Amino acid sequence: MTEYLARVRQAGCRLTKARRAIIAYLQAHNEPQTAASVHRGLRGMRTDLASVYRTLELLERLGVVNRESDGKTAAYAFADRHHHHIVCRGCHRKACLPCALRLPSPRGFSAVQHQVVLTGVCASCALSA
Amino acid sequence: MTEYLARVRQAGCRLTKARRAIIAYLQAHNEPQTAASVHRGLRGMRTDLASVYRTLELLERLGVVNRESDGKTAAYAFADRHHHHIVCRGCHRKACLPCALRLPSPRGFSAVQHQVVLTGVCASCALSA
DNA sequence: CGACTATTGCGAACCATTTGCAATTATAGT
DNA sequence: ACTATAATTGCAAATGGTTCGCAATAGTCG
Repeated sequence: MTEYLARVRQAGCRLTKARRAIIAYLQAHNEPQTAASVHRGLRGMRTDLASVYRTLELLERLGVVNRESDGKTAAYAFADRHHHHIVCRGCHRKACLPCALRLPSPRGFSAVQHQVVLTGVCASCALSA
Repeated sequence: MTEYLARVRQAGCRLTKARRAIIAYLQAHNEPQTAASVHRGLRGMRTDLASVYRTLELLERLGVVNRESDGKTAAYAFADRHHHHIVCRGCHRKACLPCALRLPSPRGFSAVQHQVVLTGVCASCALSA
């Protein structure tokens, strides 16, 4: 049982087939996945898209995954694979970046978590502009 | 004519009443505003919500405003008022933070813009936990 | 002022996400 | 193992933010 499944269990939630499959799917993919792509990846089982959403929301609540949103569609990835992405405003392709955030610890706040959304114009889009 | 209006003009776009009003509304409010709240703020005129969206999209394309999204609803604020927020996971109150992001310039990308979503636990929520 | 074209308002479409509910299934206790 | 019970699911329909097509309107330039 992976640590992720254990966290679900510790929260008093059940380890259903759908939850196992969704976690396994996320583990098998490095890039953040949308609910739709997770659902597509599980098309062998008859798992409803709504259940995918419910599971992802649960995992986010437990702090297992992070939800990243570009404003349209949300994408989810394991929190312990923490890094950032930059999205090209031209072609929408993504690149990964190590986390280089050095924030002065915000006064009075503890357990701070962050999410960074970067956009830019990639080299090939800059040329064709 | 404010600098913002000038930027619109320089881009070869017309200075319509709706655009003036939307820019004025954003200037009058420090916190990022949603399309819906801008629209509500303009209820004196008969400006359509779709036009609000179109204008905000234009301003974003021109780099005049930033679009910030918490995953559900997008909010817009002038790019030159750039700063960040931290939200308490307990009481959901917000605090403002200066921007202290110092990213190594991502290889090959230009015109990089960023958005940071921070959450934490504020002092009073930490006590009551 | 008049012509030309960008922009608007309106309505409807779109799409991601959420919700209500009856049927199913994981789990704890026996 | 078996059962009781409550959590979870699938389905279908609703929701809500955002976008689009198009005819009417209104900036802007000469």
